[in-house]
Amino acid sequence: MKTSSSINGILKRELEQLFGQQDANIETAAQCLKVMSHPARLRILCALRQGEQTVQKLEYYTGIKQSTLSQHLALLKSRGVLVSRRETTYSFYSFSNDQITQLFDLIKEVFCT
Amino acid sequence: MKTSSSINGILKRELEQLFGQQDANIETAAQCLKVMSHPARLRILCALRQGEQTVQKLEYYTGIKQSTLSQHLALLKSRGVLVSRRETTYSFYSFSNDQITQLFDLIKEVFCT
DNA sequence: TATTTATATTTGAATATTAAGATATTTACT
DNA sequence: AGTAAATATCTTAATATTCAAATATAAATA
Repeated sequence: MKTSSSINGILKRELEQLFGQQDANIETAAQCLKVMSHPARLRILCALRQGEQTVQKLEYYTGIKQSTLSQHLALLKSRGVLVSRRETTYSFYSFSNDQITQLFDLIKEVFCT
Repeated sequence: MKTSSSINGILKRELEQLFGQQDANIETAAQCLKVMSHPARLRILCALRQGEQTVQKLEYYTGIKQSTLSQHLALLKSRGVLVSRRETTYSFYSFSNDQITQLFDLIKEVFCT
């Protein structure tokens, strides 16, 4: 194999620059995607697509047990996928921003059509 | 909590239909996303975005050790993200289809801009 | 045929993720 | 104050994932 400084006209320096700058992005993307790539959590996202929901309604919609659901929600929140607000005893969860929503929509488009 | 047959105007029957029909899709999506959501594999996809590459070039681009790389590639292939073709001793890997490419592009757009 | 090159597979130890029961917290209500 | 409802956290056992060394395979070439 060619071990010199250029492959396909791409210099090692350029590669390092390319990946060096994107390392953080790649880590972030991997973390965020990983948290979305679980059947239970995709279900949760499906249920939240129309708007914010309380935990109990998510429990009903998804059929996931309360403690498990709560853990999944905490994970999605900690990775920036969801946000939540408290209103008395209820927690309302929803998508955190438009980009995540857009990403979810494309996922749905790719896998559900 | 309300335990009757309707929440927010959505009947349990409708929910079952909704999720029942999408169960397979959700599983598929989760599997596919999961395999993409790993830093090493995202790097591989970055490197393959411009077109097919041999394993040795991917090794060079990504800095991942050969055996590890080969395992990641096998995984991506088994989940339908990549395809490969053999030419004498070389294996060329590439994206399997346009939808996956489109999904990858959006991921990049969301996390790298 | 022997050797080298490119890639794939096997194996094992370290680590991470998962689900669910038990328990804790927080607020509402009587 | 005492109880109930909604949600969160802790714990643990089962399972899955990860990396890399070692080994295997397959084709090219000396």
